[in-house]
Amino acid sequence: MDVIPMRSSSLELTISVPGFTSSPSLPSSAGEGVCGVRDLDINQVPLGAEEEWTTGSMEDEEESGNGGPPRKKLRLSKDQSRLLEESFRQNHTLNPKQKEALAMQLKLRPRQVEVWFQNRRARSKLKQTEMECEYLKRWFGSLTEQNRRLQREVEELRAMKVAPPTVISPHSCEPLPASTLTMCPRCERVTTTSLGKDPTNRTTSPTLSSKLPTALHSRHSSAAC
DNA sequence: GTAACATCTTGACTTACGTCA
DNA sequence: GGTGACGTAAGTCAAGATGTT
Repeated sequence: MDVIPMRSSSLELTISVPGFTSSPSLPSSAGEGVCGVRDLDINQVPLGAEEEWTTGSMEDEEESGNGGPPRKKLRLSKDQSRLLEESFRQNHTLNPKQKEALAMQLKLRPRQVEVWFQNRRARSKLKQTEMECEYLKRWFGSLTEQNRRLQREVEELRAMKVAPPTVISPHSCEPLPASTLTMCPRCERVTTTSLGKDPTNRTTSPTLSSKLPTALHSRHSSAAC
C-alpha cells in the first residue's frame, strides 16, 4: 500500500491495515481495527527534510483584530514546531497548566498553543480518515476480484459435479470419485471428505482464507467448515 | 531567470455541542 | 431543570510557501 504524499508535514498518522507491521508509536485514536489488524505508521519524518522557516517566533502580537491592519501570519520556528510535536506525541490534549507552561516555554500565547493543538488534532484525524478510505477502496477492489474468481471456481465445480462421475484431486492428481466431494451450504466451497486419500483435506480454494482478516475468517470456519 | 498562476500548508477564527459545577 | 463557563470538533478563511507553466 502506498501512501498519499505529504509535503513538509509531519502529521502523525496510523492506519489499521491487516497484515502490515508498524512501529508502535502512539495510541491511535481513530479506527481501532475490527479484526486483529495492526497499525501502519506513515509518519516517518524524513531525516533532514526539515525546511527552513520564513519567520521566527512572534513574541506577543497584541490584538490583531478590530479595525487594525490585517494580521501577519505567524510561522512557527523549527524548534517551536518540534517541541509542539513532542508534546502532541505525549498528549493529544493539554490541560490549562500544561498549556500555560508550554506557551511560556515556546514564547507563545496560550491561545496559540491551544489553536495549534486543535488544528493538529483535526488534521491528524482528517489524514487518518483519508488513508482509511483509500485503504478500504483498495481492499474492496481486491475482495471484488477474489469474489469473481471464486464464483468462477464454483461454476466450474458445479459443472464438474453434474457431468463426469469422477474428478481429479488437486492434491494427489489422481481420479477422485465425485461422491467424496461435498459442498458447504454456507460458503459454497467444495471439500473432499476424508477417505484417506487426501490427508490435508483442504478446501479447493485456500487462497481467500489466507487473505481474509482473521476475525472474519475464524468466525466462518469455526462452525460449519 | 522570473513572473503569473495554481495548489498546498497552516495559523487563526467562528459556531455548535457536550460537560460540569 | 436552567444557566454560564469551559473545552473540543468541525468548518472555514486567508497568509504564505511551494510547484508548474
